[in-house]
Amino acid sequence: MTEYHPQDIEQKWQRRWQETRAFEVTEDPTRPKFYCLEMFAYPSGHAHVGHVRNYMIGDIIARTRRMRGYNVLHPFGWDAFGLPAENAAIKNKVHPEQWTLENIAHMKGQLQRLGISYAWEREIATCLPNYYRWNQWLFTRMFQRRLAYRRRSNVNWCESCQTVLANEQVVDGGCWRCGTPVTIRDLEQWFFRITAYADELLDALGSLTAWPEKVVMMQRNWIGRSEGARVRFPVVAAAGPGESADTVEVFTTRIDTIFGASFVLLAPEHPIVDRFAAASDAPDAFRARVARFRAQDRTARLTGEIEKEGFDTGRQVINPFTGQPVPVWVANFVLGDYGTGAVMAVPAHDQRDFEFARKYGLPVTVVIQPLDRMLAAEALEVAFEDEGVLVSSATFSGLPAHEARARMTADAAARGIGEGTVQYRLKDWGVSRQRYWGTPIPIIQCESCGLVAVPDEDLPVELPNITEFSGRGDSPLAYVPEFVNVPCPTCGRPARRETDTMDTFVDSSWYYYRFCDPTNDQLPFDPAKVSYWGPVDFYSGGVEHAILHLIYSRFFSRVFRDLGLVSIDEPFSRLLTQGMVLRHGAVMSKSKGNVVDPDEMIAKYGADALRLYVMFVAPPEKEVEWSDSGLEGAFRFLSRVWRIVDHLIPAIADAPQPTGMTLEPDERALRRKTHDTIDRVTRDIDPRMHLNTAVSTLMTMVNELYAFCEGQGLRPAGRDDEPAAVINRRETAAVLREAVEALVLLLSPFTPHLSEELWERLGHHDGLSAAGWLQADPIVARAEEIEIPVQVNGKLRGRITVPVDAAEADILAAAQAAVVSHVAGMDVVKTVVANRRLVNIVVRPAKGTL
RNA sequence: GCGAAAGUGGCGGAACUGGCAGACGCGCCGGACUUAGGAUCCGGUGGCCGAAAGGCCUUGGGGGUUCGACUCCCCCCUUUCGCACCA
Repeated sequence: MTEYHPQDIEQKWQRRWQETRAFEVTEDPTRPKFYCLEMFAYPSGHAHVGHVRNYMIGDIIARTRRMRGYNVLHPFGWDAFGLPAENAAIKNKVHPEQWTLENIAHMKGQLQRLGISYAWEREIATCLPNYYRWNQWLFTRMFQRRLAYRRRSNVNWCESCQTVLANEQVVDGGCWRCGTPVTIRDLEQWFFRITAYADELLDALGSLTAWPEKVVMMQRNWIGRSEGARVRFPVVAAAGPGESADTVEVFTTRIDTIFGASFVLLAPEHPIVDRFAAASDAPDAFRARVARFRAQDRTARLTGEIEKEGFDTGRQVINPFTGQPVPVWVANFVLGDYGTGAVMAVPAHDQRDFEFARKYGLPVTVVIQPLDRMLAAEALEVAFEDEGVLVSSATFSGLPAHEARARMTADAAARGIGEGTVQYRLKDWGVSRQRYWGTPIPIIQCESCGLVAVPDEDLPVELPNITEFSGRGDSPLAYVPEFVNVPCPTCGRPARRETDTMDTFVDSSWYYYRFCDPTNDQLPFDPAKVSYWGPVDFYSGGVEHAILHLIYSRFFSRVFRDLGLVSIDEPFSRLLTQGMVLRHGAVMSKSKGNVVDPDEMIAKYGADALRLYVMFVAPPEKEVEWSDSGLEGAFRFLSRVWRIVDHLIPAIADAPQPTGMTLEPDERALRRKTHDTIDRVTRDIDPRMHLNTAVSTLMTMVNELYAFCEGQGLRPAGRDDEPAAVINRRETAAVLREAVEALVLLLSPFTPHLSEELWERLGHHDGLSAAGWLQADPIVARAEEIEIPVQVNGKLRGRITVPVDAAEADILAAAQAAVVSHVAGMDVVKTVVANRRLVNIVVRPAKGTL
């Protein structure tokens, strides 16, 4: 017998897959397609097992679908632009491109050594001009449609990364990448108008039934739709001329409480604040207070508790519903970039307003009464924020709050003082980055023509090769005169190129379509190809992308749709967010020194054992703790498979199919196990994706196979000089061959190298891909007898074995006989035969025995 | 604070539609084979009582629905994650 040496067979099969381009695909309308995708990788250097778990999961799904006859697209690529490359360049004097390409080469080798079945001929890297030129192409289209626009604005700034961050990239007030507290800068920036799709992105979440609810919820919260009204409060004129036309517009979701609006609060950033300051008695003091609040903004506000503060502007506005003047204050907790930057304060019905009013002695008016008690403003301890009935609200008094909202909104509109509106938390996506290693923004600024898109024939705008990466916070490209100074494409006069580069999330927002047609040099992709492959049927990656990448991708897929290149809305049909791999209780990271290098494990146990272990240890969505002994267990299992298959092969390789043979009971039992295993493993892998139980089912089958062989005197002893098994009975050989072949095929998505090798040794020379998946025969899988537990008063008291088609009455009779001692002297109150799976006899003490 | 998910042996986990709790693996214990075993094969392994047969308890805690609850409902505890002044 031969021993299991994974390293030899793994290299053999990896070479063969490469030589035969085993996973290459083309469009084939005669077969059902399946697009299986794992989030592509940032080429950081070395992949650890936490990274590769995701690729293993996708590979199980891809390989299974392939064997089931689907035309499977399973590509991989590199999210290759980004800051780490540039930082490494500054630190180590290596060009970002060199650093990136070297990392890609290493990581590609790691994935190939794991036997992931990628269509490598479709590999893409976003840092190459043949990819990023299509970012630029799309940018110019978005520019023409005003979906890309430039404006000066307060943006999030990371001091450490020296660049702008999108709102989605600010986590707990810090940079998503390095955690440095975010500061605010006022810069000219490019934005993508994702808000134009806010409603659609929100509504379509309902169609994502195969996404984790958690991700859907996070996106819903992120988009943050709220329905309400804008209402204009006219400013009571001060001495200054021309001011009488001013109004303060507020956004409220509770217009029904407007009769209780006893003051108005402005964000420190609100434009009218400067005018109020200028017109005030002490403009400098006024401005100083505003400046203090603005400085608190974000960092202080987002990271910790900040005291609610405000000051009186000394000005008043008219509440357009009461007609009464109310004071205007500036408050540090009112956000300048949400709604209108101004709110009407209703202290009786909003807790923040209530606290503010108490702190500064501002009036509180109750205008909503609950149904079960009577509120008095003086006795109020907390704001009443629930629904109720309006009081002290002129003609609206007596209306339920929800009805009042509709009527009062209509009233405001009729009077021209406001209107119903929808407000989103989602903001436009800021994409300008003041760094080198990204896609140049294809815009030229001309003094006479303004902002001009680079024409298609001049694309790509290639990133110039530079050697100085300032890291100072201005764009390195601005120091390259031959890049900056160009003629205007429209008028030909000297003009300046935009020197910012695009957020790398642009790259990853549409790569899944590029895989469908990765070398197209006329378009980002051929619409016909995307129409064949799209949408992605199975997409997996980390939950950390729940709002960043996944919301941007949903946005971009709609932009492509509206450009007429794609006909579907949603790019990803089914989403799986895989759990992380921990070691010593922490996420693996180089800095913590707790990474597990897949190559080390492959050298010791083989890629198949590593794959099997990672899939077996827990369901894909769950976090797992790395365990060396678990991996050893997987290796032991594969050795066990190898040993018995290797032992049996000479005796079964030529055996016929067992169909139609007259079998002994133990042979029938083995066939039953085989077909039951086929059925369960198939369902567990797809659709259930309980990959861990698929493995455990295969383990029980191997145990059964050993037990069967033990009974037949066929068990391998595990000695080197052991002769192969000899089987005289044709039926035994037949059922064993069927069992062994099923085992090898069912294991193959998990352990492709071992399976290919054993499959070949079983006499098949055209590879697993030609083998196809298995179909369980339900008649064979059906048990002849079933064991039924018998309960008395819900407690297990015995078991009976009956023919599988026994009548219910016979089951009951047998059950009663089996538990006679527990039922003696009792009255049977009720009997339940549950779906032929369990019997419960309900008894109570017989009358007269007490 | 708001929202969501989860809580099962020493450990990872299983239990599909309310029907035998603890599959499978790790670890541990024992046996066989062996000069030897950290290889291999076989067996045991939730807790308590018992020599055994068997009995009792057991899915975070408490209540409820049901013939029957890990599963459904209510309350509480814990953990993890998300949101966190969004008017």
